[in-house]
Amino acid sequence: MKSPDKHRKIIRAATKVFAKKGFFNARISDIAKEAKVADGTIYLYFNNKFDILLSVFEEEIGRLIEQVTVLLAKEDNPKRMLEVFIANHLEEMRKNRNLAEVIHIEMRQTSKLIREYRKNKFSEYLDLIASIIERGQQAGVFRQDIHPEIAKQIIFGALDEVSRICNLGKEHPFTMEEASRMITATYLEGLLPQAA
Amino acid sequence: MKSPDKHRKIIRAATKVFAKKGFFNARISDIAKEAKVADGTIYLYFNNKFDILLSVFEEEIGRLIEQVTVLLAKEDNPKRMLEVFIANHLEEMRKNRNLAEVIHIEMRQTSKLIREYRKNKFSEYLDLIASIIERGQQAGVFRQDIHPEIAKQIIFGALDEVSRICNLGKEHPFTMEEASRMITATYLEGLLPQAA
DNA sequence: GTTACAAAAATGAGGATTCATTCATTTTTT
DNA sequence: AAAAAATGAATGAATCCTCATTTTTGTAAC
Repeated sequence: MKSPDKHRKIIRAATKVFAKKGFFNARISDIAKEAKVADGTIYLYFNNKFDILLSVFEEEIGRLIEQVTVLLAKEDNPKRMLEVFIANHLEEMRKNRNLAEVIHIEMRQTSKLIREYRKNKFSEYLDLIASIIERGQQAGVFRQDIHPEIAKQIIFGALDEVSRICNLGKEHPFTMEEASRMITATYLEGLLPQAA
Repeated sequence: MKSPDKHRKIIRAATKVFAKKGFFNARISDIAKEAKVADGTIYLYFNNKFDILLSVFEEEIGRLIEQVTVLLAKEDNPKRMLEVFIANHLEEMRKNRNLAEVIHIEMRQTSKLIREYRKNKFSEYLDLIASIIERGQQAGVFRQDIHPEIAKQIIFGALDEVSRICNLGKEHPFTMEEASRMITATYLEGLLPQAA
């Protein structure tokens, strides 16, 4: 029986290598070496290089969804839920830089296949944001004139860019916590002073 | 004299091809064909494939900076300036899908070289956002507790994601104008109802 | 415990292909 | 007619993936 262990080992290795070199610059032999298996072994577990990339999403992002879903279930104040989502996302990206890199870089590849895929799997994650917004609007605690679909895009876009910069280098002047607070504040209360 | 005409023609073609296929899937022969020159001709104007990509930024983003700088110079209300920046960015991305694609996709490549480059050239564009925020804070019309550096990231992140989705397909339910309004509103006034 | 052996899993060298780049030649310009 | 520009076929490096072979695992008999 092909061990599920090895499957995971290869995914882990691939995540690391893709993060470091990007999908196209990553060689199968790099992944094989990182996973400590032979090049050919990889093809016992995956159809091709692209299939490895898809599996990285399947596995890693799936986990992300499960985790934040559990956290969100504990809250019922939409404001608070948004805070939780933002904080959790940034914290996870901080803890798992490799995954963060893979999301940043590889999600943008033009490949039709990834786009298809993204519609299915990654959207699920983004839709969590939209449903928080919707809920907040229904409860009357969020303004009605911002469409949840746009809100989900601008919030994810912001999170993605911030975590990209934070993971990029040392010279970033903020911790994820500070960033998290400022993003939440900006979205909830805006840039204008509350006095106004 | 090597004509600057041809230089531009190749850049245009490269922008188109990179947008369609992504940097790594784009073949030099694709660019050559699109530009209607021979493969070898490209190497009279550029050192290598990567150099073409850099030149695309240099040229296209440089133009973007110039343009929005002119627009911003006409305003002196920071709120209004932010509106102008947001609207202009989305409008330009709508008008020039190819450039938009190249920004989305290629700016994220892991390549050290692009990262270096981005620090220099693209940052200039983003810094425009930071300086608007700063100015607003000095004038007391923006709240003080959001750092301009974070603000520039979350605003650009949002713009980038929204234009990415808008350019992706037909099924997007918003025009750039609507998106522009909602983004501006969200950033300025936040998600909470003004009554609160 | 140990031997036998078949099936499963793993190996990694190399075949085949794909392009980026070069350069000898041709075409255009001055 | 010399110089500059352009050409595109040929080169060669890179690497995905295959597959013939080796190693490991599982099991059954003794």
